[in-house]
Amino acid sequence: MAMPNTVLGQLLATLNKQQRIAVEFDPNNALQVIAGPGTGKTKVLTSRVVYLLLHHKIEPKDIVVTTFTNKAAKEMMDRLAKMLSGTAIRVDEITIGTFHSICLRVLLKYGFKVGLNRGWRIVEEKEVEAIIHDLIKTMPDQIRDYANSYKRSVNLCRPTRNKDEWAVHPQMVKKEISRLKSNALLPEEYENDSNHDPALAHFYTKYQSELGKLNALDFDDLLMYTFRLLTKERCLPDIKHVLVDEFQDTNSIQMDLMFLFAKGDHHVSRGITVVGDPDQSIYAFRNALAQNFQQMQQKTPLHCSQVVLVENYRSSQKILDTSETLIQQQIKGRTHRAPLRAQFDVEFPPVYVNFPVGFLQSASIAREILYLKALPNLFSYNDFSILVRQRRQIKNIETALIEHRIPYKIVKGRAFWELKEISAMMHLIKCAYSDNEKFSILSSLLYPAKGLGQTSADKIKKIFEDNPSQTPFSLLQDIEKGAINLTMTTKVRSVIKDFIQMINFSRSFDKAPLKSSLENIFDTLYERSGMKNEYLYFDGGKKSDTNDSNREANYENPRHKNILLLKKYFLGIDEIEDFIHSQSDQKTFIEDIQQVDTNVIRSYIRTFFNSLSLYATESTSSDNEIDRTSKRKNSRNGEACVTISTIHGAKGLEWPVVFIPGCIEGIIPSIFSRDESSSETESDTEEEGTNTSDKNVPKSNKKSSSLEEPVDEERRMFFVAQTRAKLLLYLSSIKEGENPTQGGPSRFLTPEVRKTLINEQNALKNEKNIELLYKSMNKKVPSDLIKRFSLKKLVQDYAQFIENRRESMIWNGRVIRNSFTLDITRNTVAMDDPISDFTTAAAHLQTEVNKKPVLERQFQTMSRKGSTLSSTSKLWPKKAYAPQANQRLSPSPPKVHAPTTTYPLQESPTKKKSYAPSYPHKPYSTTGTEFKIKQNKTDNDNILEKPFPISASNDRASNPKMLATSKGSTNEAIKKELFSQNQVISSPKRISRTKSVTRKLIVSPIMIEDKKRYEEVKKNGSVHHTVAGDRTAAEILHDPDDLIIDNRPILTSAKTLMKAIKKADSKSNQSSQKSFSEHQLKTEEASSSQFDILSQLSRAKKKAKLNDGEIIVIDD
DNA sequence: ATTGGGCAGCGTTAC
DNA sequence: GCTGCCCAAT
Repeated sequence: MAMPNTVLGQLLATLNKQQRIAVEFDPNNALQVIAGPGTGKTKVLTSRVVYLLLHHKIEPKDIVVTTFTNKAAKEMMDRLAKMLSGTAIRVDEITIGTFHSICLRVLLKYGFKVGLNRGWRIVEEKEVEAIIHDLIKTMPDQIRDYANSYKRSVNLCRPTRNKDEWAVHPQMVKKEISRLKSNALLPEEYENDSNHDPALAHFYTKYQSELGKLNALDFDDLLMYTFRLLTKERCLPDIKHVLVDEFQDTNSIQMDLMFLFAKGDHHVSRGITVVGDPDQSIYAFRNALAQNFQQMQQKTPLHCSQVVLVENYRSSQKILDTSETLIQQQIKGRTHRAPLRAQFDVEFPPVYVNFPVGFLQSASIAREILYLKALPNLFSYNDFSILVRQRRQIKNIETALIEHRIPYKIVKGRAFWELKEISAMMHLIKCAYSDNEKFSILSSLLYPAKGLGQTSADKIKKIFEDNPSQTPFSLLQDIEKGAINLTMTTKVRSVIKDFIQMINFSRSFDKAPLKSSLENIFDTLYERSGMKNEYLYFDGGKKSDTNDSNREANYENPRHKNILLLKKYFLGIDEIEDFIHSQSDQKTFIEDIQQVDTNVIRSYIRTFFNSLSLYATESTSSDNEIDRTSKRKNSRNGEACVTISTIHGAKGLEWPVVFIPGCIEGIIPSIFSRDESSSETESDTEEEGTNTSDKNVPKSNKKSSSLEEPVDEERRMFFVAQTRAKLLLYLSSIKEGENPTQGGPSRFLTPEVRKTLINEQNALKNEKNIELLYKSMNKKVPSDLIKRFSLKKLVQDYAQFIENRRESMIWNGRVIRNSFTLDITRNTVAMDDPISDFTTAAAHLQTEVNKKPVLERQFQTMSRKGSTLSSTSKLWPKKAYAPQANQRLSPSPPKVHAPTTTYPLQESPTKKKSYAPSYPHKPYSTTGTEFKIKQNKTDNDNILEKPFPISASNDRASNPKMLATSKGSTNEAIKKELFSQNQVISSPKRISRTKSVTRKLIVSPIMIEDKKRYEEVKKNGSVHHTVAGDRTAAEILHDPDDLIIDNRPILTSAKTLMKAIKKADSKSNQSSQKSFSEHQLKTEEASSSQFDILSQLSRAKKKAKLNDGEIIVIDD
């Protein structure tokens, strides 16, 4: 009974002063918590909820918490459950969710009050695109002219792909419509606005009427209709407190909803707590306002206070110095900010490297990871992350990690439901439950290809559009019967007929129990659509050459497996309970549901779709499933992997070591921040004035948004990325010029920022620093391991690595060409792998030929691909027998057998200069004990001697309302808590369309029939490793300490690399050998770079060829 | 005339 | 991975 007090007491004891003020703040007023990165934002939020429940005795059902993602909602729920485990409080009664999901719940109950027809659904993003695309295609000429004219007040155009023309673009239209909706403006209201843009009004009106025809809402509608509902009628129950997480990412309609929620069913607003950080506002492209905090102060009917959290429990002071210097570049719009204070500091400032050429960047990151990982008992691969701005940056990094055999995962791969097979299946299901799905009917007719193409589809579509009074499905039946005149081939007619029969058949399962009905429907659609056949027998292979009759069903086909996963979800959602429950409030529905089975099925399916669009990350994305399995492995085998993520995807997460490659103009800041700026300012001027919800604000709103430069958002993005790092941070850029679109180091890397950076990792500079590194990670240098592992040697190797411009791995004083053979757990004993010691291709070949048993492993069962090998050897130029030989590209010119001039590497000073002119290389110092480096004011190195902690006098917080002055305790418990929170919970791989995602690396016994090929390859000189009997390839390829089942999406890269091979091959065929070799020997850099390319290519050749789920990894 | 396979080029960020 | 384009097959 006294539990609550204990719980509360313990809870409060873990908070620092500002946090405690926030948690205990008057629950009846408005509170803003400005929580910079790592300041315990989630902790404050959850603690406040607990405090409201336990201390103020607010009922759980009277509390609303909004989060930014559904994942965050779930985490919050879990955390609260844990914190309240000793009490009788029902956590699941708290309303926790994103604005969208909460609005969905509201509208399911009360939607009819704002005119929503029963059975409405949420449209998919793709469908939205298709609708707008059609609208653009059919727009009247005067609209097109207007949109292109100088009279326009909103820009809907974008440069077209090929030409220099500008044309109305779906994404722009969508964005502008979305903007109107986030101001809760209906089409007719917008048209009546004196400043409206006729073109936009046209599209908006048409678009909404299209949605109306489909009886569907888009994402923005969920918010807009809820807003209109709640302003009209207080239909929410008694809500006592509303809490909003990630407040900086909410847009204006969400803020209005927040106020409406807080009003509940009463007239006076109840308490509101918002938590967020304006500096981390990176969603302006979704109409989020960085100025939300100021706006809220103006709009709230309550007294509004602010608490600023300044104690950072995540990063070292050095990292915060860098990020703080960066964010202070933004002069406008930053008020009341105090610099964050770290709880610890280390002698390892963030590292910045400006690479001379692009390909070095990824490889050097991989090598850096290997050096750090080599330290015994210190880092797990889980401790590393690589954050990119754009998805396309991932490719190179992926390649490099594969090269170095570093396990990785990519956060937030493509959404599960966007996969082709999944969306196709969902279209079919939609057709089965509704006659009104013209988009889905057409998609289903087209895919999988059955003989009905775009032309016929367009004709059918025309008929749908010409007869809006009839449902698309009934029209299709008329077409098939000939009741509608349409010229078409017999083939097309039979396709339509089959489709109709399939749908009708799938609709006949309504007398069985729900679950088996659903299963029957699903199976029918999967089979009779032809998809099953396609995936099991054809997918991937060329249709033309699979006419052999001895095809076998491939149940391992990833698309097939995805379908099975979808089926599982389809049969097993538990939202159905909620759904029926919520429907029962609408009296009209309940009888239907109980009377007719078909309606139950339909309701179920509709709920399935709605939940799918909103809870995708939670229940539908591939993440969860795989995550669980990987976690199991994790605990068992210590599996771990490096995380690759976009910066957006990394929000809220943290890692001890973070790499941010591509800090270059055009990426950070993105080239898009330019385009935006022109259109943004253009449209902003008129658009902000249309805000109906508050006529007083627009002026300041307008002002602030013109203050808000698009580039500021990019800077904040960079800020977010940097503050993900706890201990070590690496920034890198690429010298200007290599790629014309890449303009050299980012403008954000100002001299001031660079002063906080150094260009090599201090942590590996000497043994003492390494010991400090262990300390910082709360680990001990393992005395037993250290016998086998020489820190001194590592320090030397690393220094040499730096001197060698990070071009290749140095281990035990030697250049390691193929790092994946490296045993990074040992460096005192000489490498037992002679392969890494070869100097010339010939020498290498020699070693390999002697290594007989090795060769025999390469032939995996290639049962169905009899021709695989011959084509492989075609790709392999005869003489390119040793791809590791760094001096050559195939076909090999004779000269290049000369060993490299440097072995072990020792580079000439001239070259060094030419390599990195802007960042002079600091000579490696053997006086290893000295780790306080004096600053040379002219270069980029940093002073490191400044002791931590920072004195209280630098507290610049000047918040007028509530000043956070406490220095904060360095409470270990808090620290621990914060360090352990927010662990990455994401997929170790994404479900990918590439079929070899699940690499079957089981190496099975050699096939004798392969002997001939074996001879052939032997002649060609492929080099292979010993593969022991039934071990998985992963076991062989990876450090035994990091055993994983290798399920990396390797083909993403391999496919790309295949293209590169073809290019390289055709190029080398064209150009004469002579000029080729000249080019290649031009510089030492070139030859070393070609090593990377070469080995990438050779590996890709093999991998790309050997796919189909029966991959053998032939690694040299 | 229609369809579908093959190929080359291009892609912000994401609820 | 999607789109536009060419070409071969119907």
